[in-house]
Amino acid sequence: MVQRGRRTERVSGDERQDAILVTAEALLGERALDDISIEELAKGAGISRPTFYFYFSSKDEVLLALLDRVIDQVERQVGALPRNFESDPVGAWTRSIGMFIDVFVAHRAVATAAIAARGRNAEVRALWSRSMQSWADFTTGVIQSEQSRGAAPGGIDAHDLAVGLNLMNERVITAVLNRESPTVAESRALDVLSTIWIRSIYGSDHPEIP
Amino acid sequence: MVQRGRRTERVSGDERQDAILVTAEALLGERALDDISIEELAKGAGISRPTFYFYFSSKDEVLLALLDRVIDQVERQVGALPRNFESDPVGAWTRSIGMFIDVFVAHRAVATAAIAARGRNAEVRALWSRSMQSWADFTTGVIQSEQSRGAAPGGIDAHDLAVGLNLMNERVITAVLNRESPTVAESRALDVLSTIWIRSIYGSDHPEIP
DNA sequence: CGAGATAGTCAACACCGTGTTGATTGATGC
DNA sequence: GCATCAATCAACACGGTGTTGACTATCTCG
Repeated sequence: MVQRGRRTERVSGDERQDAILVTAEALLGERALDDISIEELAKGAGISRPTFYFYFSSKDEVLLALLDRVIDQVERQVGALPRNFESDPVGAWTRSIGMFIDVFVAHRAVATAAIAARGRNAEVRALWSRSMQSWADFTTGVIQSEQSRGAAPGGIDAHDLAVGLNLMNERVITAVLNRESPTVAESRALDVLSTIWIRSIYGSDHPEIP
Repeated sequence: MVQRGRRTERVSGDERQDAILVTAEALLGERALDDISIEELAKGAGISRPTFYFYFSSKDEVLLALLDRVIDQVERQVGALPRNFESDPVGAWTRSIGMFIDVFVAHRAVATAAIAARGRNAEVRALWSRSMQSWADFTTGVIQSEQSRGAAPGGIDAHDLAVGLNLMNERVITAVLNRESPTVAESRALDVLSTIWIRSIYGSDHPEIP
């Protein structure tokens, strides 16, 4: 971008702050947060280490800022989830789980770093749990309505079921993305997850359609 | 313990090594490994920091040693898993999952620390995955035989299903133990997990018994 | 315009945790 | 009584974090 108007040698604060975030996200694509020094983040943004502290009070604050943006997208994504569970339960659930996977894939670096930081940082933990809550709440609502219209068996609390299945998604997807072992082939992950969801919500591969 | 025989001022190496492990496990009950310094481990074992390095080359080595002992127990535990799936599928699965939970509860500190370290340490990752593999292999075998005797529907690879469900167990149990949110009440965890297992393996709450 | 506020910057410092070196000590065996 | 070996630790080197205090550029308002 070309400088317009009077030449200002000094770059604005917002640009610097953004440069730190961009640098952080790029480096998180290669390495864990622990292996990235504040020096590197500062260098990447063209500033010195003490100046970094002018913008963020720690590395974790940077992660928090990145995670914040992801959370916003998650909430938008959850709002755009399919609603046609009565007419096409299997398709609707599969598309919901597909969205969950897509968010993880799109923000792989931030998600991985957040999961690692969750253990030691309460703010990260709170923010992460907020986004999982979004999925769980949506899921709970759908399961409840499927149960009350008689398509899904009861015998288990809808919220418990929703939480269990969403935690499974989180864990299976991180295992797939990090190529852990044991794991599931990436190409089959969506199929495996939706099969488990359908069977454990409806007690069958072919839920009734009114 | 009272000194017997000739008085030896100096304690034996094995005792020291053990004292480090005992100290580590105790401290891991309160704090994460990152928040425990080698100084503390050394102090707890009655030695100086440099001497710690005579016994272990790093903090992670200590965790690895603790984890090793857990792995042994896991393998013994898996060997003792019920085999009466044909006559009482629901009971047998419930007892298997119960054992999984028991191992986590019994070694909560080590398990939590290992999960946190898994992200940065390849050896911890390898060791952890070995124990998950034990559960997954056992589970895969049972699912396969249930599928081939016609009690469980196919449509999904037995190993994929086994891995997915075991990863769910790991994640749900850690969420419960760490009182994360969203989570499942501790008292209902076993019930929730076994319901999901039964439904997704058999496609029903009441598998056929020959 | 000029004085004071405000935003941004960084050299230098204090601190803490890790891992290493090299010298020392007490048992053990020959 | 001498050599060996396991065990020990003071002292050091290093790298990362977070803070201080002084400095500079830009903006603002009388």
